[in-house]
Order: sequence, then C-alpha cells, then structure tokens
Amino acid sequence: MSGTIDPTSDRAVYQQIADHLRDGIRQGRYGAGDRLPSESELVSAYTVSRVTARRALAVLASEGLTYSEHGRGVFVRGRPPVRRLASDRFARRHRRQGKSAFDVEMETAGLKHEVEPLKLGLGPAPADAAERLGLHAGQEVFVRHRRYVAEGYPLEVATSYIPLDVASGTQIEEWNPGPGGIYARIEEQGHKLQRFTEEVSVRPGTNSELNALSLPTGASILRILRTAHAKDRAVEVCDTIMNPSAFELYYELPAR
Amino acid sequence: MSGTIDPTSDRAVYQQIADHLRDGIRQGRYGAGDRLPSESELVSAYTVSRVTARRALAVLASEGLTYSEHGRGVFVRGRPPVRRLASDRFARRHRRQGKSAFDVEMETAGLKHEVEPLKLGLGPAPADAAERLGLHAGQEVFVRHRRYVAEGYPLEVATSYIPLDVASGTQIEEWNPGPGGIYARIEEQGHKLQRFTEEVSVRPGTNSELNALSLPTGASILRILRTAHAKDRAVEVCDTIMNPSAFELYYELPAR
DNA sequence: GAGTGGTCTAGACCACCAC
DNA sequence: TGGTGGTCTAGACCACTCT
Repeated sequence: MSGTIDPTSDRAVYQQIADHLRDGIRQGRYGAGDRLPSESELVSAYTVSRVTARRALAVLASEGLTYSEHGRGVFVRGRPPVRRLASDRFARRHRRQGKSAFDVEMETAGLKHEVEPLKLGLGPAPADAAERLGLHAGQEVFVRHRRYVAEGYPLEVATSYIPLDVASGTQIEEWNPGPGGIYARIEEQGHKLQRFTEEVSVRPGTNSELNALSLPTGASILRILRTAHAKDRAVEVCDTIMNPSAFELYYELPAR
Repeated sequence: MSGTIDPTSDRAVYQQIADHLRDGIRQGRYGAGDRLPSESELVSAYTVSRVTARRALAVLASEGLTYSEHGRGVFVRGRPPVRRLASDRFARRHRRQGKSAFDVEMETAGLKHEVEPLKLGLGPAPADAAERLGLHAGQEVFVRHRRYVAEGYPLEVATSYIPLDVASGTQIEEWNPGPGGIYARIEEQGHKLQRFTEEVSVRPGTNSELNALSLPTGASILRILRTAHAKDRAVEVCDTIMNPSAFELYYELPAR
C-alpha cells in the first residue's frame, strides 16, 4: 500500500496520500470500523514527515470518511443506510393502522430502529416554534425530545412542542403516546389535522448536534421544522436535526 | 485584537485563535470581503508558531467563513441572502403572468439576478433522469444547463432534461424560452402539467460543483431532482445543485 | 523586492489506550 | 511500557501578487 507518491506531481503529497487511502476505503480495502494505518506507519510507508501524514488523515476526517480515537487509531466510519421520507408519511391511513410516522418510514426501509428518550415535560417554546404556534417566545409548552437510532447509527434528534391545552391530560405527556403516535392523540382531542408544513434547511451543526449524530466537527446538518395544522390553528411544531447522508426527502408539488 | 490566549485552557491554542477571529467576523469587526490578519501578523499578535496560526485559519476556511487567495491574503466570505422556495412556486397562475418559476422566487425575495447560459443542445440523459422520464440511460434528450447568480453570489446550477418529442420545434430549444418559461412551452405542446415531484438530498459536492458555487472544498451541496409530470408521463427532469446556505425550502404535506 | 499563502521537514511534549 | 493520536515549535523552500 506504499510508495506510489509522485513528488513531481502538481498534487500535494498529503493529497496524494489522502487519495490513496480514500480509494482504499471506497474499494473496500478498508471496511467500516477497520483501522487505517497509523501515523507512524504512514510516515515509513510513504517516507514523509509525521505532519504530512497527519494532514492526509485530516483530509479524510473532514470528509467524514474516518474518525479517530485517541490512543487507539483512526477508523473508517460506517455510512447509515439512506431512508427515504415520502410525502405521504403523515397520511391518516398510516395512523389508523396504529403506526407512528417514524414506524411507517422505518418499516418501508426495512430497518430495525430504536427511540431514545431524552426529555419529556414542560418547557419554554423557542422563538421559531412559538411563532408558528401563535404563542410568545418562551411561553410554556409541552416538550418531547428524543433521538432516533437505526442499526446503530444515530439518524435524527427531534423536539416537539405542543401547546398545553392540546397535550394536557393525554398520553402525549407519556413516553409512549400509544397507537398512531401523538398525531392520533391530537386528533382524538378534536383537532382534526388538515395539513403539515415543512421548512427544510441545511446549516453547520452545533457541537452538541454533531455529537448527538456522531458527525465530524464542521459537518452540516439537515433541519426540518414541521408544523402540524388543524382547522384554524397550529397544534404542534417539531424541530428535527438530521444526519444529511441518512435521508432523502420526497415531496409532491401541485401544478395547481 | 491580540494576546488573549489562555495556554492553560483545555481548548487548543489554534481553536482559541479561530474562536477569536470567528467572533470578529460574526460581530462585523471583519466584514464580507475584508482581509483577515496575515499569518505573520497572527504569529506576532498571539506569539505562536506559523503552523499554529495556519491551523486557526484552516478552521475558519473549513467552516466556509473565509477563503484565501495565494499571495494576497485570507478574506471573509460573504453569505448569500437566503431565498425561500415556496411550495406553490410552480403554480400555473405565476406562469400566466409571464413569469418563470425562478423569476417568481427572485421577485418574492426582492433580489437582482442573472442566468448564465452554460449549455444548450442535445445530449445523453444520465441514469437517474432517464429513469424518471421512462427512457434508457444515455438516450438522447434536449439539455438545458445554466447557472443562477444573485447579487454576485452563485446560487445554483441547474440542468434540465426534456424528451425530444416535447422540446423539438419549440422555444425550449432557445436560451430564452419565452414568457412563463419552459413549463409554459411544454403546456402549449398539449402536455398539461399535473404535479411536480422533488427528491431532496444533501451530499458532499464534487470539485466542479463546489467550483461553480464558489464553495470551499469539502463542503456539502443541496440537490433537488425535480420531475414534471403531465397526465400520463414525465415531461421534464431538472437536476439542481444548490448552495445550501442560500436556500430554505418550504413544502406542504396533506394530512389526507 | 517585499509580503502573502502553500507545502514540507525534524523534533518535542502530552494524554490516552491496551497489554 | 510501548504505541497511538493531539498539539506545538522552528525553520525551510516555493509560488503567487502587488508595487
């Protein structure tokens, strides 16, 4: 795996080494979870300084291909399977079968999944959620905060904000909201859901977001701010921070 | 702007310098297009080695906050204004007023914009476009390839693929497709548009994509693969590569 | 020619991990 | 204890830009 560096090339040595290792990853010579050659191994294999070897490894890390563990080595990052979110994933027919939207998505993809509870209880509504709910920023709402993990990969961290008069006294206040998820409970309260709006954006993740999704520092996250609309009011806002490489979103637009 | 480095802190010195400069950018002490302190200035200001100063600058560059010009300096990158793409942006009523979808978007945002022609003519359909058009990969279609720039910022590069029987002999084959854009021409051909589907994903940009959008190496791009559906066939596929920080997508989903 | 960023080397100290 | 990654220094050569 060595010595194929061309010092006369235009391409920098550290890039050539990175290219080499990247090819090894793409071609499966290094599989997910495998350890890459150590820095000192790269130093002797390519006869470069340690700084140069490290720069090569830094390139791969910044591309999200690898992660390092202090004192152990540099390892190939596995890629989560792509989940496709269909535009009908909130259709009432799915809820009628006792399934939540997330269950529907995961079953469609044929994946095992878990939901990790993070927070459940009263809390202040952040400005953007409050605005969509017609409340004041900081006003108290019911908050459901959880992380979704599939096949060992963290996929998304979601936080739902529900007005107190909608959530109070219902199973929404428990971790298991019952068959059909919280939207089924909301409708049982007499708030017939009419439509959902989703605001999709991509931005650099904060440290805590990247941490929760096991993404490298500097990576971008995919954010969906979803609002559930009943007849004449918004009854829930869900702020979802997602691993972008784990999702593909599918929408239908009318030609109207 | 100097000397506030705490060598006893847990945070690495290069991170502290990066934090410092980042704050300066966020607080407007360095504005878009301004030159940051040079490497040698950082070396003397913070009394660190040049390598450490460079690492600090590398952090900012990887965050997309700065770009460097060899022999000139490191400059603050401007951020394009965010454009909000509404779910009704392909509504027929906009076309009736002689406006293309892009015109509608830009007017809503109140931005000056230009369209740069890149390619116009016959070409092979890539696999994903062909599949959605019901063609074989590589089959000849009409290709419209252009770049959209607003206020000096490249926003997106879009490539449309139109089956030959739809495009032939129409103004679609010219750079200016006429009032209402190509969708108006397609409907004049008797293909009444029923709906659009959009497949949204985020992935690392290729070098040419990042180049076209003036994004730093390693950045992610936002991709929308849009298919225009007439009564019983797809009549256009548009592959759009976008600067993620320049867009916010807005969709409506039925509760059905 | 002076100043800038781009690359590379050689050597050092530290913290963490596994044996 | 030896190997691993994380940080930092001092010094070098190069290519590019501006004057």
